Amino acid sequence: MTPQRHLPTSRELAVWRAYLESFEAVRARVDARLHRDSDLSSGDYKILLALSEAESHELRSSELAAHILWERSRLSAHLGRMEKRGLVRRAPCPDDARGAIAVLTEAGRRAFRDSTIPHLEAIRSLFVDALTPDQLVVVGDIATALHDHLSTEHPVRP
Amino acid sequence: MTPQRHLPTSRELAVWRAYLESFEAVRARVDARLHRDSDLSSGDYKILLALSEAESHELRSSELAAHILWERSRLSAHLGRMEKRGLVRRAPCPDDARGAIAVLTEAGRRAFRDSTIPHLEAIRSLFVDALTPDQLVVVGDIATALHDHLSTEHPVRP
DNA sequence: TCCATATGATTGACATGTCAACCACTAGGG
DNA sequence: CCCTAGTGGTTGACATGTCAATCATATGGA
Repeated sequence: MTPQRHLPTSRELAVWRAYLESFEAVRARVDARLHRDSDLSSGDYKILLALSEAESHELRSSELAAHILWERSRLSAHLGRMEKRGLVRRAPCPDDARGAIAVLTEAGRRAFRDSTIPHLEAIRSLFVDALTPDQLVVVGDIATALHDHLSTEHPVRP
Repeated sequence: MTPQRHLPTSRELAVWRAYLESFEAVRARVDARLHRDSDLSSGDYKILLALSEAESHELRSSELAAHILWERSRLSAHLGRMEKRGLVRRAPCPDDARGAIAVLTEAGRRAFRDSTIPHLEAIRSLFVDALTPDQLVVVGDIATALHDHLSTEHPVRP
């Protein structure tokens, strides 16, 4: 709470850099496997997952964006690309003429279904298998601590 | 070592997702502050840091790429943008007529110098302060474990 | 009803990332 | 010396990300 500002020690900085690098590396490897095995990006997968879990395999654009924590413009562009590839289609929203509904196509359902097992195996083999069960629990705690810290502290100043 | 394949449990998967999300959130926040405070992206910072630490504030392109673990094409494009903004300039390499040397300009030195303290403060306030000292040590261990696992296991198959 | 304002979604301009193709030059064997 | 293979770097095509502006519609008072 003191306004006294101090800088991270070189030890703390080294941890930050190791954290950055290891995370980037793991994520890149998981994404590369998903792309190679299923020709899907992590964004594609995230959207297919959300739609697959949704009622009737469809979601209002803004709800989908909120669910996966994406900006609407980002989602709009991504849905455009996925629509071109036949994974989703967009339908007008009956309740609200402004709205759009993203609907999973049959090809989208199939792509998601076929990608799931290899993707989960990649997560296990590249992430879960790298850590002891204890470490895995701690990672969960740390993720929670980081998340809570961001939520309660240090908002982005306008 | 058994070829028996299994999928992550829902607990393990939840840790993976929490890890992904918290990491993305912290990184986005740190990057946003760097951009707001110093008008630099994390890529700009990485390059400025590497050049600042180098002999004569300059590096052969390929050495720079190797140092920061970037593909050459990625570095080439990024240097092009930074050159346009006056942060670096490119000089021909005397030893090897194919080569290019990236040199920090005076503006680049100044931009890096002015950005460092606020950036380190952001890392402290958004990352270091979120964790207990014990947790910070564990993050380091986990980063090491992930890195080693990737290096020794599961190469990307061709 | 009518209008001011808010909301849902798309678009455009640009930064950033990957990948493959390309070009210029180097290097090493004949 | 010459030719071929490799290396260093750039480029082009495209996917992905941010942000601000725009457009149509909705909504809640005057």
